[in-house]
Amino acid sequence: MIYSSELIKGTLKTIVLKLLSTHTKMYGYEITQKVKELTLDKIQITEGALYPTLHALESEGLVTTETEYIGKRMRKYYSISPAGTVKTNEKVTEFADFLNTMTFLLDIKTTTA
Amino acid sequence: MIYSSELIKGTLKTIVLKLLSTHTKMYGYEITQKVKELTLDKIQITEGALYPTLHALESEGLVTTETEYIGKRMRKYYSISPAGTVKTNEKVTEFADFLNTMTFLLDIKTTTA
DNA sequence: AAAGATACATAAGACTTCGATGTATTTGCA
DNA sequence: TGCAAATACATCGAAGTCTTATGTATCTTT
Repeated sequence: MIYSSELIKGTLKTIVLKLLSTHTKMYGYEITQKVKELTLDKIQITEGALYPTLHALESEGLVTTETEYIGKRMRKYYSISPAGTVKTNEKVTEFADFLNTMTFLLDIKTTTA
Repeated sequence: MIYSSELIKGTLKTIVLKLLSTHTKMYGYEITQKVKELTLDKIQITEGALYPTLHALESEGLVTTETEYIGKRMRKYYSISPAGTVKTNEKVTEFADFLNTMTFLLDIKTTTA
């Protein structure tokens, strides 16, 4: 199952920030693969969505970049900034609260893993 | 706290369908108030978002309508259709799954209420 | 040698929601 | 009694986000 695209809307930034705050540095393609892997293919981040998001995060000062070459192929690494760490916590907290609210609203039975 | 609007994106239809599947019939304004009340003001559905959504649900055959007059003021009631009930279950199930995935991905600590 | 994976990026279009605006009635309170 | 606030519908332009398509180029595997 792949989630309908509306669901993921609004969560992309949060996902990317969270990943970067737990991985010191990652490059774009790596992020798409990591999300795919961690979510068992349920969330597929397209490159058309990811790169604009990364650029936006950079221009907001939430991430920093450094470019590296593997052979002749470019690789652009992204790292979380101090402001990005703060923002990540805010976004994750807000999302957690939202999940609680929705669980109640939709009367979802939570399974204790 | 009111959730940033991106978060609600993609969940509006699900919320409306769920409410209608547990309330026999509701009218637009009532839905906005009910959501506000149930979520302790955290989710505010704007009328500019709700009415187009209700009209869309109707044209998809997921809800049926009946108009009533309270004095001179019109009230348009919406009720879930059989197809709507099926759709509601699908959407709620999908959201529940999404919730689990995101909880894992964002490493959210769940509180057992 | 070719296909598929890796790796970046942009851009037009679709879709959803917001915020503003509009009309009209009813209720509450000062 | 008069006026503000709440009730109740609705539309529309603008904004924001993501999809799909497209483009370039390198590396790996068969």
